[in-house]
Amino acid sequence: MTNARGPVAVRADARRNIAAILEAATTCLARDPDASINDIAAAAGVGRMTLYGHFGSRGALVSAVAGRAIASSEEELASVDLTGDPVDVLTRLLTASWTLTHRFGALVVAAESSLPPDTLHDAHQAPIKRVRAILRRGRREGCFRTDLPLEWEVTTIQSILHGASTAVHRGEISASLAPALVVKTVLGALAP
Amino acid sequence: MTNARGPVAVRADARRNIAAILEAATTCLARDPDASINDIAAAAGVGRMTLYGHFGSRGALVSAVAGRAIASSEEELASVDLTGDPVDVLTRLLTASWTLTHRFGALVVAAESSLPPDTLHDAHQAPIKRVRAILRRGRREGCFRTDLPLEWEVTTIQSILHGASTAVHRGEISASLAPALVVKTVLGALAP
DNA sequence: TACAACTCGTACTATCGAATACGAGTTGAC
DNA sequence: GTCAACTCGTATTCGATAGTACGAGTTGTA
Repeated sequence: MTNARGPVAVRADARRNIAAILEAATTCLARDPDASINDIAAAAGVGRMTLYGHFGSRGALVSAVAGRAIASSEEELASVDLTGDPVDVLTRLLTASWTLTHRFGALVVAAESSLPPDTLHDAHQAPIKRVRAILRRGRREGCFRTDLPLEWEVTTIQSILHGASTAVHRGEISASLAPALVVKTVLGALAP
Repeated sequence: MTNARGPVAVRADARRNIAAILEAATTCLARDPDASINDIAAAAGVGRMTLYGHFGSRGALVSAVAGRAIASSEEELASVDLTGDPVDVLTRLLTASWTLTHRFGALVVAAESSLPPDTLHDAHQAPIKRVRAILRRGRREGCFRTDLPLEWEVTTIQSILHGASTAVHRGEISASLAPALVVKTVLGALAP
């Protein structure tokens, strides 16, 4: 990307294609972690060779997509207000998590075989830490039940989020209704 | 399988191998719906060609395994007492469902591409019908909340069962503890 | 307008898993 | 003990997908 006059800017159409590829790869991989390069290129509206021009391999593409997802998740979750009534905090956290779960879905699975395990593990634990923390505080303040292992409760929350996402994909419930259902259900399951 | 003297019995070693293959295929496919014929044959302790000798194709094997699973599930669930306090009934139903979910896990996914959609759909709806029925009765009798769509509650139950199964597979919780956790969590989520 | 950056089709290699063909060796049942 | 039933290795075909090579055509940008 350099010539005699110095570094050359990335052409606008290339930038557009890269964005389209990342976007298409995100939705394709979130739906099916085994989606083929062919499918992704087609979904992005570019030729397969164009995709390979920007991402040398499947792994490179998956890493890029996962990196974006991780960054965007972190940003989203960092903006959640963690102070105040634990029930309200958990509600906010669940609503934000719902969006992320539904948007990125099975992407984690795709990333498992392309990203360094540590990176992925850390990225996956970061949002969970917040949930764990508010659960603990809520228990201390008497808002949540204490007769179940905390780790199990975290697993349950993830299961419900994931179930809601696939239910929406199957058209069983509307995407706009989902977050409220998740919140009501989880709060019911955690009530003392 | 016939000769001049009439039908010939299946040889004992063949019967043993068929049983081993079905068993191995069940556990392999429940863990990974994309398990290869090679893996399954190895897990069964037979050569790949022996497997093909008994099951003409991957589809035939998956169908056989799924058929067994469906029959065994039906039998198990049919033995559940559906009378009495809805909370007790749901507890029994969840305990039985847990066993099945954990044993057959991702088998449904493997069957999706091999079994006629109708068969699979019916087999999957049969256990759900029982849950739906007891949820409805429990609502009428005031045991369960009524502010969530019934279909969503069914989805939630499936999600929790599935989540518990994978958690056990990952070693996060013990298999003996799981059913109690599932029951407590689901009852909490459905409480009025 | 000139040129590098970019697009993208075609064709090729490599790998993997399913499935078939062949055939030699083993073994259970009568 | 005989023989069909059965086991199972090797080789091969087939289809899907990742990735490479080449090159002709297009287009953004200076």
